[in-house]
Amino acid sequence: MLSQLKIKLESFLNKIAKDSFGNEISLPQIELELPADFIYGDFSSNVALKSAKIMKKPPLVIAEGLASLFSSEIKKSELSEYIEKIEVKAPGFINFYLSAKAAGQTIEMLFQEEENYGKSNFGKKEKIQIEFVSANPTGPLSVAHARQAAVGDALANILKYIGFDVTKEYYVNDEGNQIVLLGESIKTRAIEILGGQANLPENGYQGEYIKDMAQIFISENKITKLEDIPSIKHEKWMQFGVKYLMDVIRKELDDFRVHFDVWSYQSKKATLKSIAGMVEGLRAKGFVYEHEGAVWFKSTQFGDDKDRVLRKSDGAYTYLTPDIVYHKDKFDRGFSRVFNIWGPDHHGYIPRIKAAAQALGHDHNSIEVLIVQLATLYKNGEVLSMSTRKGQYVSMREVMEEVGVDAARFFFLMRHIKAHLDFDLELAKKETAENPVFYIQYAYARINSINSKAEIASFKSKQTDFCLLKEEEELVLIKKIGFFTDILISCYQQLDPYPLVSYLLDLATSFHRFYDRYKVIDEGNKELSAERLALANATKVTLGIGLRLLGLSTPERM
RNA sequence: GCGCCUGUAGCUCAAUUGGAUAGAGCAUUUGCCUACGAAGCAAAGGGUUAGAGGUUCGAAUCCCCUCAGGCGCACCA
Repeated sequence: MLSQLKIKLESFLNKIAKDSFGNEISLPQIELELPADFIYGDFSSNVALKSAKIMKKPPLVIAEGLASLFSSEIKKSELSEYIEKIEVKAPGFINFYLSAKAAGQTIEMLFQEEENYGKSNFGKKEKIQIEFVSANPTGPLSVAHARQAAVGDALANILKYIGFDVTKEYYVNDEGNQIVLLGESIKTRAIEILGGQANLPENGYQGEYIKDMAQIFISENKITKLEDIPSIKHEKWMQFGVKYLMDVIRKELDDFRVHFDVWSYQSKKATLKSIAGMVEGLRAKGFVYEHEGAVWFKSTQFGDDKDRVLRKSDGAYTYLTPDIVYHKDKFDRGFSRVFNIWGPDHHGYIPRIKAAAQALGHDHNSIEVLIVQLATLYKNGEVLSMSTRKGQYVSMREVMEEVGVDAARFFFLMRHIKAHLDFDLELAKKETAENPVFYIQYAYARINSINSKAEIASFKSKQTDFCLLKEEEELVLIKKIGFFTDILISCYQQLDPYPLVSYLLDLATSFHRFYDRYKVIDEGNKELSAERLALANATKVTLGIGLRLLGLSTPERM
């Protein structure tokens, strides 16, 4: 409601400014912002400061002039009942103050929309894809994947909510050297189990899970002696490994409440035929050349540091080549933009994949790569090892089981994605105020508890007017609820769910403050109680929607 | 050596993308339960925004340099 009012007011002011000055001076576009403190009003414009130079007058003088112009025009318009007053403050801000009616209508609208509060068609059904996690099926998921999963899922939920047509996708690299190594690693362990001698290949997978897999392979295939091994084809080991580990990964993500719409397999997307087609397509456009027996992609033409090899001199394709085919496939499926969520170790790869998109005829911004920084796990003040060598990394499963899904997901979202994250396992497990996820859920549960009490005392919440809510804590709460839509849009603009996390913490704080200072259910004042009860429930609705968008539960009781 | 990211209170991080007195949590000190859930609230101290220069009405934010840390620089995936 307040978000819409802000947009309305902005265009109204711009029209007035244009009508009054349009021919003489081009004023900068008026954009309203939310002041840091409510003493500066509810909306604020810096247009006077910005235009001081063009108008050759001191900002305060301009601001006074504009303020009185705006004031008289607003009085004549339908906006008059929503704007209470306009003030000018040094060094030249024009501040707008909302009326009680604007606040009241905010809550009324929320109850009309209820569980759809804040939903919008901002995204205009634009078809976008978010590809995330996409870990190679060579082992269980790590903490790094867990953070990417939490981020990708939350972001997809938010974008969907504000009107984008979002597809969540996982790309399975089920071909290539790493899969060959996987197969050989399993085979090696199988030989050992059968009493034979074998060495893991260089860069083979050393984790304990490979031994478990070897054991399962042996019993599934009814292998009884060492002599059976040589007759088993390479492909069989590889296919078994991929299938087994994909089942593990799928289950882990499922338990983490992350569900993908589409699972794409490299082996299906990047066939020899589709690869040849893609390379020929680029060649026809002049982006491909031969050099020292290899086939190269002229990525420097699109800003990359150096050209990249598509096909090595030994005839094998590099990792990049099927990946280009996959991205071509994304665009062929009609996505106008694709978001890829990667770890920081892949950032060097961004220029070449963007170059590929451009070579394929798409815009530079058609691929957006979100780099999610790593999380360092702490336990009792000690850093847990993150080494991926020798399979000694902390797994997503361990974190999930140690602290629970809610706390894990919340902690992974608790910082901007570009910020390195310190994850304190002990803190995440605590069920106290220090733990921010409980702080938010506590506010939610508290409101529920008020509702039970209200029911017993047969208090009804009143969902119109709200003219009795005048205390600062009440108005602050109402206004924060009113700007929920704006927050979701900043998540889109920043491509980061973080603004919503920070908003929910803030909203919970405002509620606890309100709760602590005023009694919601007051026998002596039933009218006021009815409005406060409604305000509390408006908070509950907003908190609930926010928590669910982040993939967190909304406990009625704790 | 080159590129990307980061540097803000003792610690972990914010700061509406260039706005008003740089804010929270933890830790420290101190108040508030006969009370709708104290898993809560209120208050205090703590800052040359790594350092130097520049751009302008206005800089933590933009530009240049220096310093420190992380990551990446394959005919690997």
